[in-house]
Amino acid sequence: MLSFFTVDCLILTFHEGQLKVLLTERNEYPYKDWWAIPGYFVDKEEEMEEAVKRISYENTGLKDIYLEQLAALAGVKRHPEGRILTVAYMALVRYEEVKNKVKPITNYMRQAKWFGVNDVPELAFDHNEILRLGLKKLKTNLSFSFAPFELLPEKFTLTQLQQIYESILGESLDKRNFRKKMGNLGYLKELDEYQTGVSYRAARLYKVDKRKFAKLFA
Amino acid sequence: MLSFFTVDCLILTFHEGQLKVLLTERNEYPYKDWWAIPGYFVDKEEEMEEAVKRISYENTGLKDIYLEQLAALAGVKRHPEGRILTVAYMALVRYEEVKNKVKPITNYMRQAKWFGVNDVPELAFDHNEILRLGLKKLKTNLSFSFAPFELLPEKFTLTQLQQIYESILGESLDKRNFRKKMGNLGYLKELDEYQTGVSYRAARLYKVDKRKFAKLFA
DNA sequence: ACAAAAGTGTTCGCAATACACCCATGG
DNA sequence: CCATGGGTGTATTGCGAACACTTTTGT
Repeated sequence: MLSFFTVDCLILTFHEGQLKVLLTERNEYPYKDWWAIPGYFVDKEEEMEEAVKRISYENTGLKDIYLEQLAALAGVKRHPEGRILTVAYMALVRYEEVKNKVKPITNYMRQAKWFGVNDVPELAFDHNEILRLGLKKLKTNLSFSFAPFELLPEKFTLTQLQQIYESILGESLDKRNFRKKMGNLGYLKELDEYQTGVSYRAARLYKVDKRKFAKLFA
Repeated sequence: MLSFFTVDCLILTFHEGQLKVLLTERNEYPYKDWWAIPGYFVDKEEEMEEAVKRISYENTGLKDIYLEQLAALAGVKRHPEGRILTVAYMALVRYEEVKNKVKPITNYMRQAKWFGVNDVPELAFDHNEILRLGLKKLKTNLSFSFAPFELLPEKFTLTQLQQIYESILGESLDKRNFRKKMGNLGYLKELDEYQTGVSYRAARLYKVDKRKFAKLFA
């Protein structure tokens, strides 16, 4: 009883004020030359959680990223060579930590590239749907999720944090209210450090207190 | 390229003041004679959403229930005859509407029976895990979900509604605050009808205004 | 001096919480 | 008349929302 299935890895980051998704250009049929979410077949004896780590690495060069299950898609016609079920995962990464590492290790993907989530072409298979599901989940869980801090460098400014909230929610927020709320939550640590290399007033940097954050949601 | 997988249907209801899950007794190996969440193989040319309707019906006799995807489980050792991926779905049903219909149509399940969610035996495969995931999801989404009303009869008392919240959250709530909040939400319609057949003061019945509810979450 | 973004307080209304007693009904 | 659950109000506190100007820095 053979059972083939794939995993796909929706990898998101935040850069230049917008959410971006990592796409790979396929070098293999079907959908050769199309952009797709990184993904491939799970080996017969391989745990799915291992497979998704291996495959995200092979497709994009990124290691040790935390992937969470998003959905299973199994449309009879989603794959031209016969029904192939896929389990989609989602990961959030810090742009600064990964920007120099993004490069496929396999040859079934030709290149990997970041696309703004609002600037994504028509993708292979049902991958546009996977992206849609991922963004929806991000938005739904935002108020009790660590997601914003997985997208930012360790030290960040409040404006960066606000931009993330705004990109995920798709609406703009009031600066003063936003800062008051973040302050009240009590898990942001104000540092005695400031932004560098900007041609205007440098903003203060902050860190998350992971202990306090975890306690709040325990 | 053959691709076998199953779907499992976590079906929950509310009765006698507690959440209950519908389990089936297997009449087929592996796990013959074990209790399990209703489920079976998806046909080769069958859409997964169709399969889950068909299979929930065959296993339990219940038709036209709304199933939502919960998770995919694919442990290499979850099935003794080789790795078989399963996609778990969840449905909520009204006890009054289904109590006389629960009966397997197939012969690979011997019987179907309601179990209190805190009184569930060790189940076949990884089905205890599926139950755990379902209850977690129910709890997480409770504040913006229609779930409580899918579990109750069309006309219900505020005490019943409160009991559902309490079962899902696993904590008791203050009666006055609960009623004030439900009133404020604005989608409950007070009826001029009362409970019957109780040996104490009969409680007023309520209905949900689905239009108003839908508007709030649009 | 100008451009660009940082940073900062108050008011108002509503929602969440804590808390205890009387009422209606059936047996 | 008793047992059982039904039903009700107030005070406090904290959060969400609306709203605009001054400060700092680099060029």
